[in-house]
Amino acid sequence: MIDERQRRAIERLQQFGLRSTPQRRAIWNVFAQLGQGHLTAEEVLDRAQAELPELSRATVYKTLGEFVRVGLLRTVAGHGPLRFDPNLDASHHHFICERCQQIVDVHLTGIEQLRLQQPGLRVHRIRILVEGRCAACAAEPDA
Amino acid sequence: MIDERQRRAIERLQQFGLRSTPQRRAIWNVFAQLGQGHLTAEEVLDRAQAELPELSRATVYKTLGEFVRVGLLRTVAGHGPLRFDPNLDASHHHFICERCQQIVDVHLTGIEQLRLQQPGLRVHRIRILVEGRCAACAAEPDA
DNA sequence: CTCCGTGCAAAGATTTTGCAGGAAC
DNA sequence: GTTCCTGCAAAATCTTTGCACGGAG
Repeated sequence: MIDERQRRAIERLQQFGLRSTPQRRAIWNVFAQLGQGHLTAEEVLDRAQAELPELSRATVYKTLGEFVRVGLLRTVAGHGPLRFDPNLDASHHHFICERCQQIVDVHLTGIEQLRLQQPGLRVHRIRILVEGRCAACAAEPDA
Repeated sequence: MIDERQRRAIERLQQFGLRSTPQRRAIWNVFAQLGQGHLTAEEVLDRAQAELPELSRATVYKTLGEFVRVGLLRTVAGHGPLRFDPNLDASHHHFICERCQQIVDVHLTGIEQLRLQQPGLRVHRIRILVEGRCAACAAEPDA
């Protein structure tokens, strides 16, 4: 069970050309058991230390940077610290609730019809951030 | 000429319900003479100090926050520090060159056709960040 | 006159870096 | 054995805050 999890972590890291270390496995396992989510470096540190208490903050930052570089994670910039997203589905985007600040993955149709009105720009990726109120907060009265 | 500029700054601040102070006028004037652009707080400080050398960093941060709150500026989050955009055109979005990091305003058609596939979310705004290579950097060999 | 904005300095939050020892392959 | 990773501590970067004074309305 646990061994199975570690085996999968090792495999995943190697798929992306990374050496397998206890630190990297612990960090990867945080995301593997998370499913959908968007964690800050600090949150990753907290959770990964459950598996590996001596893990350091510097290693978390360096490792998250590596994971992004090789394509194992993507970043989500909003307010506050950078967040990391294990969902690699190229067609997903993000919704952020302006009241509770929660971020959720969303899918949008119609993206293929988007056309840039400026010539000369080579497009590699489109990031869409939808802002509004989540279901729970939409029911609330205030600002 | 200069008086005319200050008169316009005062008018603009009052339109948005803000008291007119030398600091706020100097900061507004930075954006007024900028046209299109996306400045960091530090860049705003540097430029505004040309008009008002004793302007402090804390005031710049507080004032930019106020300007955003009342709708005189919008923010652009990317890599690095937050940037501030005086372009209030609701239909404009941003292109960032992944090589030189320059941000330019862009227009996109087809945004009205975008549809969220999740129910229960109340949408207030959509921010689109297009990533790629600008014309100059597209000609370069690569990273 | 009252309230709000400003400046200073300090603190807080987030992220990066240099380097020595140790682990991965 | 070679290369790369890790941890520590320090620093760099970016932003916020508390408070006393002074200016705006």
